[in-house]
Amino acid sequence: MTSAYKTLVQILTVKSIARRPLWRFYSTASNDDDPKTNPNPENTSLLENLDLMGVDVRMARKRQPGVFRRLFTNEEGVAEFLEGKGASRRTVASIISRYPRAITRSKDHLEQRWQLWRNIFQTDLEIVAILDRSPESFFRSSDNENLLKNITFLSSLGLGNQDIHRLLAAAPRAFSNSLELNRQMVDLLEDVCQELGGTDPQGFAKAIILRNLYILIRSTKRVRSNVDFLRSSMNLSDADLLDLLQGSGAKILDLSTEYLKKNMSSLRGKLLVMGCSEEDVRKMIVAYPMVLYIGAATLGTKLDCLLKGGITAKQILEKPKVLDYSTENVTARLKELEGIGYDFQSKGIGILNLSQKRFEAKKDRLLTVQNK
DNA sequence: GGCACCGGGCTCTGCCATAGGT
DNA sequence: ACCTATGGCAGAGCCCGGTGCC
Repeated sequence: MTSAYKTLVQILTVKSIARRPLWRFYSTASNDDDPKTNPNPENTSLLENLDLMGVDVRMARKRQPGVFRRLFTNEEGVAEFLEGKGASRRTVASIISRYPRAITRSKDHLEQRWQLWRNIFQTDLEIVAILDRSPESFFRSSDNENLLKNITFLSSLGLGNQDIHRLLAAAPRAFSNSLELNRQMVDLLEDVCQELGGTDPQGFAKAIILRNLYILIRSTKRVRSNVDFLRSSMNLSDADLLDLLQGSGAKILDLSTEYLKKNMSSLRGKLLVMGCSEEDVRKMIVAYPMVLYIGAATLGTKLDCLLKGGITAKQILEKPKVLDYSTENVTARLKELEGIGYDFQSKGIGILNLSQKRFEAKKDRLLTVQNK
C-alpha cells in the first residue's frame, strides 16, 4: 500500500484517544433554567456566541433544533479550526448556519477528517471551498473510519488518486455514505453488467462511476428502475445497452425514473410528429443520450427554434448534439447566421455546435471570405 | 483551416423521514 | 423523549477545448 494510506491508518489508530472530546472552548447551558419545568432549555450562552459569530441563528435552529439544547458544544473550536484552514469568518458563519451540528465535532475529530481529505486535495482552500458549498457533506457523518474505508474501497475498484479527487470534489456526499451503501451501488452495477452479458463487471462499475460522478449518491432503487426501463423500452441488444450505460448514457441514470419516462415519451412524440421513425428515435438516444436529460418544455422550444431557423429534422437526427446548447444560444446564432446569409443546406449545421470562441472565429472567416 | 469525436468542468444542495441509540 | 446518523428525494443542461485526421 502507498505511504499515504499508511498515514491514514496511523491517523485512525489513535482513534481511542481522539474520540475523547477535548473541547477547549465551549458553551454551557444557563443555570437559570429549571430542568423540572423546562426539561430541554436552549443553551442561551450558545445562542449568544453564535449570534456574535454572525451565524443565522433562526435558520440554524430551524434546521437542527437539538443542537441548541446541548450542554456542551464546540463552536469556538470549530471556528478556530476552520479559520486556521483559511476560511473567512463569513464562511464559518454560513457553514454553521446551514449545518449546525458541525459545532458538535471535536477538534481531534476535525483534524482527522481534514487529514483524510487533505490526502486527496492539494490545498486546504480547495476543501474550504467545498465546505462552503456543501457543509453537510463534510459534517454529516462522525465516522472517520468509514470515510477511510470508502476511499480504500473505491481505490480497490481501480480508481486512481485523480479519480478519487474528482469524485470527492464533485460529490462529497458519496464519501459520507456508509461503506455498505456504496458497496450496494457497486454490486448493483456489477449485477447489471452480468445480466447484460458483460465480462468485466468491475470495469463496468468503474466506467459508470467515472462517467457519472453522482451515481453513488443515487438510490439503488432509482438506478435499477432506470436500467430496467431503458432495457424494456429501447429495444437494444444487451451488448448495445451495456455500451450505452458505460458510455455517454451513464449520466441519464441520475434522472428520477418518472422524469426519464416522461422525457423519453415527449422526445418520441415530438420526433414522430416531425416525421421521424421509431428507429430514428432510438438512434438519436444512442448517439446522444443526454437528449433524455432535456425536459419536455425545453426540448419542444429547442426543436421548434431549430426548425424555424431552417434546419431540417434529418439534420438534427444526424447531429443531435446541436441540442446540447441552450435555446438562447442557438437562437442568437441562428439570427447571426441568417444575417450573413449562411446556408445550412449546403454548409451543414456543425457551426451551431462550436464553442463560443470557435464560433466567433468561424464567423469572422466567413465574413472575410464574403468581403473579398 | 475544417471537421469530428470525445471527455471534462461546472456543480448536486438542502431538506425530510426514520431507525436506532441514550 | 430526544437526538444523531444516515438514506433518499426533488430539481431538470450547458459549455469548452484537446486531439487527430484530412
